[in-house]
Formats: sequence, C-alpha cells, structure tokens
Amino acid sequence: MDSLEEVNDFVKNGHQQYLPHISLDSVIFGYHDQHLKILLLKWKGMNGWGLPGGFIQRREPMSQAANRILQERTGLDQVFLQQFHIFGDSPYRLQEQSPQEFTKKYGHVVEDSWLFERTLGIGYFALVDYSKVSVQTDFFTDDHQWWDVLEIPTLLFDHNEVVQKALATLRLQIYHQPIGYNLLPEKFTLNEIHSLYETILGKELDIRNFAKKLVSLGIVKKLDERRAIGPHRSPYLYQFMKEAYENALKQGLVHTY
Amino acid sequence: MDSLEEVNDFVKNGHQQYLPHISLDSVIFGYHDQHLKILLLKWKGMNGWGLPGGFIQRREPMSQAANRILQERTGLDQVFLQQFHIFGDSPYRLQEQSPQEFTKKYGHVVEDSWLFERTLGIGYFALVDYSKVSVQTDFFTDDHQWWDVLEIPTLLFDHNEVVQKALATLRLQIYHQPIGYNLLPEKFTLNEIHSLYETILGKELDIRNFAKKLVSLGIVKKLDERRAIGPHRSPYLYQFMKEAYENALKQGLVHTY
DNA sequence: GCAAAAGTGTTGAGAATACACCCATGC
DNA sequence: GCATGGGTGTATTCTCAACACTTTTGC
Repeated sequence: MDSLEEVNDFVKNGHQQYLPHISLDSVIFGYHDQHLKILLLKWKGMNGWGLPGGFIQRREPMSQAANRILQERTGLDQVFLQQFHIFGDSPYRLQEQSPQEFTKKYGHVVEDSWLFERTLGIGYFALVDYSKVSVQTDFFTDDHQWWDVLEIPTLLFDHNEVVQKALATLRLQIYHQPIGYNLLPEKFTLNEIHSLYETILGKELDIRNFAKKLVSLGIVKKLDERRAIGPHRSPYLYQFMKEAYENALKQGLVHTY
Repeated sequence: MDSLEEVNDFVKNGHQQYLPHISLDSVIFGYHDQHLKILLLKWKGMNGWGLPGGFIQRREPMSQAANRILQERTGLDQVFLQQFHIFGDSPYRLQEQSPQEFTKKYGHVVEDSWLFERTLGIGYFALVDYSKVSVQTDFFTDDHQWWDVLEIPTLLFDHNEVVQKALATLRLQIYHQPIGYNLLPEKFTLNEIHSLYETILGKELDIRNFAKKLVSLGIVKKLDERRAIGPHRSPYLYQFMKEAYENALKQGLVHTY
C-alpha cells in the first residue's frame, strides 16, 4: 500500500475486504546482544511509536491473518506466533476516532471511514530471529526501530498495555514451554541461551544449574563443535533437539527455573 | 427479549446497538456433588446444545459486556470471569450464515441481518457456585442444563472446541493461581476442595499431601469448627485466606500439585 | 460392635540450590 | 603472563511422593 490511490481506497472501502471493529496487534520479540527487543513503528504525523498491526480479511482464518501480517511486515514465515489477549476495555478501545484527527495526521481529507469506528485489538506475540527481519513500512508509518523491552517509550493508543501483557504472558509461558527456537540461531552457546532466559525472566539464573536443567529436560544437546570468539576460550555450541522441543511445546512442562 | 417485536428489532437493527462480527461465548463452570459441570443452553429449532453468549454494546467495555451477559443469564455478579481465547479459525467462524437456515430454525422470515455475517468468538470462562444460579432462557433458547464436563455432547457451532480450550486453560491455570473461591461455599471440608481439584485436573491427588500443600501455600486455613454429617466422624471446616488468595491470584504461583 | 468416612506422620528419592576454582585464548 | 570469558562437580537443603492405621459417629 504505497500509492495515494490505494490508501484512499483502503480508507474508504477497506471494510469490504476486511472485518471492521477488529484489529490484530503484534508484539514482535527479537533477541540481540543479550537484550530482548520489540519492533516498533513510528506513526506518520503522530510523532509517536506503536506496534505493527493489521486487519483480518473477510474470509481469512484469524491465525492466517496474523501470519500474513507478520510476513508482510518482517518477511518472516514459520515463526512462533501466538494470540495472548484481546483488548477491549481501555478508553482508547471504547471511543470512535474523529475524521478531523485523521486529516490532521495524514494531511488527507476523509469524511467517514470504517477506520474511525471502535476497534477491539487482538494481541499476538511473535518470537523471531532478529537478524533475519527486514522491515517494511507503509503509508501510515515512516520509521521502525527495535526497542529494548526495558526501555519502551510511551506508546500510541493502548499499546503499552499490550506490550506489558505480552511480556507477562511470555514470562509465564516459559515455565510451561521451551522458548528459544525462534529467538536464537540454529547453533548457539550456553551463554546465549542462558542470558536469553535471564532477560526474559528478568532475574539471575545460576548458569551451571541452568545447563543441567535444560539438558535434563532433553530439549537442548551439547555439540562437539566450538565457536571461535577471538581472544578467549572457545565455547561449545548447543542445539535444540527438535523432537523433544516440539513435544514439550505441545504437552507442556511443569517445572521451575 | 421475549416479544416477537423485540426479537425482530434485534435481528434487523441489533448492529446499531451491538458491535457486529464479534460475539462473547461463556463457558460457565459450576461444581456440584463432586462433579465439574458446564451450563449449556438448548437452541430452539436446532435440536442441539450450545454455550450461552451475547454481544458487546457499541460503547461498552468488553469485560463489562462479559459480566453483563453472565449476569443476565445466571443472575450472578462478582464472580471469577476471564477471557481465555479468541476463536476465528474454525470453518464455522469463517463463513456467513444463510437467511434460509435462520428462517428454518426459528420459523421467522428475515431477508438480511448482521447476525448472518462472519463472527469471531471471544471465549470467557466463569467459575460459579452452582447452587446460586438461576438460569434465564430467551427467544433463541428453550432449555438449559448442567452437563458434566466428562459427558459433554456434540455441541452446535465450534462450541466443543471452545469448551475444550476452556478446560485446558483452567487446568493450566490451577498451577499458577488458586481456584475454588467462587466454586465452593465459604466454609468447606478438606474433602470438598480435594475432590474439586481432582475433578478439575482429572487425576488423583493424595489427600494428605494435598492438604499440606494448600496450607503451606497459605491460601486456606483450617478452622476450629466441624460440620455434622450424619453417621460419621465430623470433618473440620476450612476457609480461604482471602488476602493470601488474592495475592496469589495477582502474583501467580509456581508449584505443582 | 460395625460400617463409613475422617484424621494423621514419616521416610526415601530426586530436584533445586549454592558455591569456587581451573582452563583456553590472544595479545 | 595476564586479562577475559568459558568450563566444570559436589555437598546440602528442600520438596515431592508414597504409604496404612487409628479415630469418630450413629445405628
């Protein structure tokens, strides 16, 4: 959606293609340099940041819409993607938006649009390999940036609430499901997965006990390879045991870290 | 909504009052006689059972809508009520409904209605005191019944999936949150809460270990009272420690049963 | 006294935690 | 040789799980 014509059509007639009153909002987590980050977009004209999102096509399964939106935005496919909450209570989710606001923001006159009506937001979160993402912006957004989860600014709409809920869900989920397959490269060092878990949980984990745990759960295995890392001892590489991992995803784990 | 006029108006003009494309579906759990039960309604004309549900008013917070619908249906207020999933993938959630079908079901001619459009379902589950519920039916339903969760029949729409997901969520949640405050009378015996947990989890729990656990978590306390139960030894009564309970609700627990 | 349900404690195994020193590498 | 990060094992504590007999009560 780049040309003015396309945008005009979307604003005026989008409800013929998309379900009105429902948006999908994606919290895309990436992990880089021992920091857990979230992809934010800068809204044109509003001078503020918000989550990427989109709408569900009239005859498209909801989860397919979530995948499509992620794909369009990041180029990624087949990543971990999961709904976690619906947002329909905050003041922003109650009121209609005004046409004047819209015109002011985008310098674009519109009398009426399905976009101004009340919209509930379905929150999805994704875990992606930071390095593989190539972000597309569109007419409504003109910049993107990865933000450390500890330094998220005040966001547009109710998106701070959405991010907080996503984080809380991720932290809870890590007790029941293995996490990391989509956040780490295929082969990784113990330190990398260790600080990933520390980062997500926001607390320190003894690395020796942590390694024992992961291996005893059977979801990672130590390889016979090492990675050269400059002036220091070369760390061993680890890899997820795909089968055990998938199994744990489905069955759920009960344990602590 | 009883008179034909009201129903007609709802079918034709309901979208002026309610958000289209979105319904709320409630899985109402009650506990009675050592069985976990779900409240189902019998759909008029369709000869099948389904979950109670409703729609969100245009300017009503979503969670308030969920409470209102529960209140209208059961007379209950201030119970545990929580969203757990949105359903938008099953074949039933993809297609529009046909006016002919509607007419056949309700013996009622309608050309077109917002009710025929594709509708996503927001699943809520409630935990209620079985004995306090007094069920209201409406134009679309003509009977109600509590069904044992182990004996749920084939339901209308995608409601079997909704029920299964609600159960799975409840079972997962019981590892992180205390449950029972809304399902049991104020004072209860150890046996009662014990079989509640056994029922929800669908497995046996050693009653001695179970009691130790609950007390050590600090969410119930043993009272100095007993209940007379006929020809047998009188059991002690227990009570939830409201503060610790609320705390555990908010903070989450990590432990096993 | 007997049938039915309630009450109660201990032990062993396994898991979680805490903790510190040596190794490899490049400069 | 030294600075930096990586690697490894053991002892202690705690939690979980398993298990059976005695007490109360009304008839």
